[in-house]
Amino acid sequence: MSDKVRVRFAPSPTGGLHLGGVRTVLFNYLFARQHQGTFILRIEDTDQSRFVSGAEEYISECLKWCGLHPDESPEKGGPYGPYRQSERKAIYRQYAEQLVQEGHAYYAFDTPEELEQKRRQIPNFQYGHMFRSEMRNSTSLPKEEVKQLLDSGAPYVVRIKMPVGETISFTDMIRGEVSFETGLSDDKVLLKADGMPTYHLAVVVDDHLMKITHAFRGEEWLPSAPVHLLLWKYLGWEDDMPQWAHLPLILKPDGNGKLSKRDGARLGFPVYAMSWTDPASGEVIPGFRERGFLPEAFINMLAMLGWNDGTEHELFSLDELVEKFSLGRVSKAGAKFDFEKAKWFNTEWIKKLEENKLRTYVEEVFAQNNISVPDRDKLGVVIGMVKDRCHLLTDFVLQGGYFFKSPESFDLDAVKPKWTEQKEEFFRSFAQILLEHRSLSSHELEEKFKELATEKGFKIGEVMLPYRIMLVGGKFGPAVFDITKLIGEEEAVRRIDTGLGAIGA
RNA sequence: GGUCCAUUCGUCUAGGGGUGAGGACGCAAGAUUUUCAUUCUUGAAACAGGGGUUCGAUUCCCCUAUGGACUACCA
Repeated sequence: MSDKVRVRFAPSPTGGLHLGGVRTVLFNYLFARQHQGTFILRIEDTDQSRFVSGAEEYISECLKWCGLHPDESPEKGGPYGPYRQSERKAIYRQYAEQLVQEGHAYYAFDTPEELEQKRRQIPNFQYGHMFRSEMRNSTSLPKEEVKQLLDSGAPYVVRIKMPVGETISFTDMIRGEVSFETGLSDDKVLLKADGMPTYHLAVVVDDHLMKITHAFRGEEWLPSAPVHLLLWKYLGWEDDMPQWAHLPLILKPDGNGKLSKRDGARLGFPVYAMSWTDPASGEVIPGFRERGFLPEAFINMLAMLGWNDGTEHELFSLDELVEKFSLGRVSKAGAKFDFEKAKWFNTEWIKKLEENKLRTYVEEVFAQNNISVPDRDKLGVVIGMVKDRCHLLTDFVLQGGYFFKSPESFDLDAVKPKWTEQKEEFFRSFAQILLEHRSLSSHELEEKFKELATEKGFKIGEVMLPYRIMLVGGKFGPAVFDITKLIGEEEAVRRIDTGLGAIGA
């Protein structure tokens, strides 16, 4: 085995990219970068019946958004390609045959119908040493019959022959020593009737051929680990086997079980990294990106779901994570996903992110909401003024949009009942002041406003709130006179006019 | 059912034979802010249960309970 660390993320392109998947990518990435290793994206598309068009491109796009760029991938190529298992189809059969020749695997001719029937007949049916001899395969059938079946082109699969009574154990980088009794697992299919390998064969062969040194995957794979271990051994590659790390699962916030996209829909939060449109149904499943998350925050949040650096720090950039990450500090138990905490990470990152980057993100969101920004500098000022009240990028539309676009509606509930002719007069006078004193600072303007209010016999609050609502549309936002200066006196007067109209109506 | 894995505040977690069991999110109260947020202060809130080992266990061991994953010609 070469010393150089090589890791891979190996998703199946069947739909949206789940949060847990992104975390697996992240841990792969962190580990690779930390060891100056190579991070590979390999597409596991061996199930042709589950092929979904666009899913692979979508996955690449997600990785790009997260800033987790692979060194080798279908898109980018590399010395160990192809990186799409469907394009490697021809490679797998020889290994399956080798296994059969050496007695570690066998041909099985049972049809799906026969298997289904067997499962109905026998409650806990497993295609393994218990029932192997009752089935139609090359261990139970006479040699001639097997030959004849093979020659006649009868469909068959290759199954691994799981031994009985062997204890197989390995050291998982996260959970330590794990052991299994081999006879308990069934004889997994290695090569399907269509000639494609199953996951079990494909991971082992490809991990070997691609010289993978460390294999990260979800905990759901733990039960099939003995099959993979055996395959490494039978294929004669035991010495090159990667070190395994089975990551804890991300669980539903309520109840129990793995987090699924259905939970997101039910509880009102995204589960996928980016929104995914099902090409068949047209259904759109929302993503963190579209919900207004910064990739920096998304990544940070994911890293902290099951890992910590042992201090009380929670905010880490990707570079800091690369530096601090260690598998030994990954927890063993699954973690329930908490959307409130996820939002908190985003809030913190909005405050923390470098001004220019944040501005670029906000510009995108504005563009999507038809808010045009002629002046980038002004946007910078606006962001500085409002970012403390934004938790998601999309909040900037409401919190900052009115600097570039007059409010479309007014929240008048608190104003209308107490409205008087005198107040209208007050605002007419104030509008005059605005037009006549354009050089006043925000502070001086405030003084003028207060003077006028006192003169007309109002308490400041009585006219301040209506003014705010005329400017921004609602009861929110930074200091009103700062807003006035930024949008300009003329625009402020226009808003007073329309505001007065709306109140009078 | 079987196998494997796990178990500290509601949630994410730190800790580790003697601690006031720490932090964060969320929640509650208060202060600041003539709006809304931000910020600050304070508070409530946890070692699943039972046996050992030990002078002493939340910590080490065993059992139980609970939860989860897996049990496809899907990954």
